[in-house]
Amino acid sequence: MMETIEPPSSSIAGDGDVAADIQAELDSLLASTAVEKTFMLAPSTMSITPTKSVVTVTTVSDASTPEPVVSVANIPKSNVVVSTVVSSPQKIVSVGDKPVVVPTTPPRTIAGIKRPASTGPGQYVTKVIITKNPTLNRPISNAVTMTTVSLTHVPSSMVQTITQGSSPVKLVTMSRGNLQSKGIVLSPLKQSPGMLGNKIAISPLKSPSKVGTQPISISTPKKIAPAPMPGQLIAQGPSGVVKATFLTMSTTSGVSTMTIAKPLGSQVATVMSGGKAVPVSSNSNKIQTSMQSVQQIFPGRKFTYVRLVGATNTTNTPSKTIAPAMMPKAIQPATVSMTSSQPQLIQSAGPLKMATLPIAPAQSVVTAKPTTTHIPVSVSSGPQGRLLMPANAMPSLRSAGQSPNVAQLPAGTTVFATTGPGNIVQGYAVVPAQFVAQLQQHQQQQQPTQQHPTAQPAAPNQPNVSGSSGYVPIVTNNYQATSTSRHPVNGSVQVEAPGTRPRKPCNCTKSQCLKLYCDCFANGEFCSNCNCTNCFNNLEHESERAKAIKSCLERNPLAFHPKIGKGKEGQADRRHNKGCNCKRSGCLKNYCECYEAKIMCSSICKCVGCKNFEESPDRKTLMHLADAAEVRVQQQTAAKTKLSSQIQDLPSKPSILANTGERLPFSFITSDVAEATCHCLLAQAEEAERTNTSHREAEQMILEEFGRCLLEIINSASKTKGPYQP
DNA sequence: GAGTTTGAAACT
DNA sequence: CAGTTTCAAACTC
Ligand SMILES: [Zn+2]
Ligand SMILES: [Zn+2]
Ligand SMILES: [Zn+2]
Ligand SMILES: [Zn+2]
Ligand SMILES: [Zn+2]
Ligand SMILES: [Zn+2]
Repeated sequence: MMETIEPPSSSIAGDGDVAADIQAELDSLLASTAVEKTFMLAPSTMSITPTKSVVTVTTVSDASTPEPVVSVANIPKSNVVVSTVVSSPQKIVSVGDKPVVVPTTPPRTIAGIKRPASTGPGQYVTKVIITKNPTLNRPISNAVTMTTVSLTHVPSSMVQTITQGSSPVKLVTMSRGNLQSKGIVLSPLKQSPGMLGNKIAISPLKSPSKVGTQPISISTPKKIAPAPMPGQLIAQGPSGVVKATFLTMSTTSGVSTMTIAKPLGSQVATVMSGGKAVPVSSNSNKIQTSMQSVQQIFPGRKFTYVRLVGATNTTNTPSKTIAPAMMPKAIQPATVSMTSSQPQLIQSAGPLKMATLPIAPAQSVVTAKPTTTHIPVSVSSGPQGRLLMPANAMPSLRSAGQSPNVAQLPAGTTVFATTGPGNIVQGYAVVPAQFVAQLQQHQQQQQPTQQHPTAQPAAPNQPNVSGSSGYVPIVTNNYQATSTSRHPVNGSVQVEAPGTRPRKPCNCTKSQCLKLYCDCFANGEFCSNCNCTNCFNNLEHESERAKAIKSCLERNPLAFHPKIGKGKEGQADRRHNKGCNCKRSGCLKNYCECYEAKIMCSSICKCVGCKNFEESPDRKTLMHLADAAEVRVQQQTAAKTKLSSQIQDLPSKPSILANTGERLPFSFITSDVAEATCHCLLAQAEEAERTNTSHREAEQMILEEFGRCLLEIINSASKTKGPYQP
């Protein structure tokens, strides 16, 4: 499978020169006069302050998206940084016979912002979608233009769209200023302010009357992308262009990793993304299969391994530099097609230095000497933006202030070329401690293996697989939906065991989980831990599944796109891409996809009797109740937890012991216990107040709560009954 | 848990 | 594209 992608020699460990080479390259990249273009996707938590970087992405349009659009969404809390450093200006890589980078195409205006949608509350999708350049536009059926790549994932991510105009770089779409807040900075060097004006504004939620401007979104970045298709990412800046070709994207669940081949010119393009990965296949055969399908579902919540190859050649013939020896199966960029059964790394001609930082366990550091540098990139993805990293990686990168020597970097280290402040130092991204810690935990569970970094887990959805692949998904417990307390996440959805991404199991019986009726399938995931019967949505039925996917796409090319476009955090900008058609639920029940996504209906909804609009009294009432309930639950839970813990370690002094040796009742009522009880009562009172409960009823509620607290105390006390034992 | 309701997806 | 059927989830009791 994935191993085939890697050059044979690259896997060899022990070449001491490689590290040096890598470092040299990095040094040159960082130190050179090169212009850095930084495209950063970073969670707000990261204090990255991008400066004048510009990201230019040229690309492509897939069938559904005519305009070249690049969308990037970031996920909160994810540490995703996409950066491109271009040192040599003039290079333009061409794909096929046409220069990809050239902005000669008329500026497409484009529309707008695309919002990657999240499939559901709490799920975010961060995607980088690159569509092919119009000039290169070709039928998808032609394998050649495989340029559509979507990286998706991450819930509540923002999406930015950049299009290229006639000027070198134009930033076409920016979402409203929230980029900064999210740590995403996209600033075109030469952007003309006016460009922004052309952007289509996204209309806010519809008013009750449903009047509003609708965004014309051409395509919405979706979770699904033709996944493992080779794609190209091109970043162009004043000084140069970087082209990256995605050769392979494999996915397991959770993380997307791209391996980037750095051109000799020292240009580096790094793209990270996280998102749902379409369960591709675990073995090479499967991979091939997925490659063949015109569109693969790109992952969503799974790990996606993407290998990017940055072509530096200025020549138009991208393919020429394929290094057979290194990459037996290399395919020329131009000819790369989705149909190619064997995903290969495509490299531009020219001697490229290839260094591989194996993701694999520690032992291997750098291996081959080929000219390409493979840098495992960890991507955060998933609803929460999980960071997936190579298992053994990175411990010590964090020392801030220093730019780690490349040679010193552990295998699997993520290297970002960015200049942002914060934890990113000199082009290196520092992984938050929490991730590292998690990583380490996984490492312990992991078996050191020499597997190729891109190895696919047999079962993408199965947690344990990741370990064998060398990548460890970093699972964070702090799963957070976009919704804040005001918009509680649907907690019931989380079904999976701790450490696993929350996912609701399906219960399909007649669809074989190969129709969009099945949420798993619709989300581009394999069924895992589901309750379905006769399920074909698994690796054992890959061919059927592939057919089904194809079928769905034929029916609706956007079938696997997120239904909910994502805007800023919160629901403000989120909108159902198709709108609902509710007739009887008033759009205030989960039957309604808008309501289910915690968003209001918009003008594109065709619902009847809709009550799901901003000013709707019914909606407000519901929200109110929901919030109150949530608050109450939280408070009570917290209070009880505290109460219990307090009781557990009640100070038992001799004086509180009866002659029998038992603690006397009063000894259980410590100040802490009393305080906790008061909290419970206050919470109850607040809730009553919130719900406009009558005074009388409020009193009753509070008294009942008091009763419950007393019971709690008594129960706790009874547990500690018996002779006092310190 | 069984049965009903609902609206998206699939089908015609 | 509209009308109907199918489907699995949401909801009710
Ligand atoms: Zn299913
Ligand atoms: Zn399932
Ligand atoms: Zn299933
Ligand atoms: Zn609705
Ligand atoms: Zn709606
Ligand atoms: Zn509605």
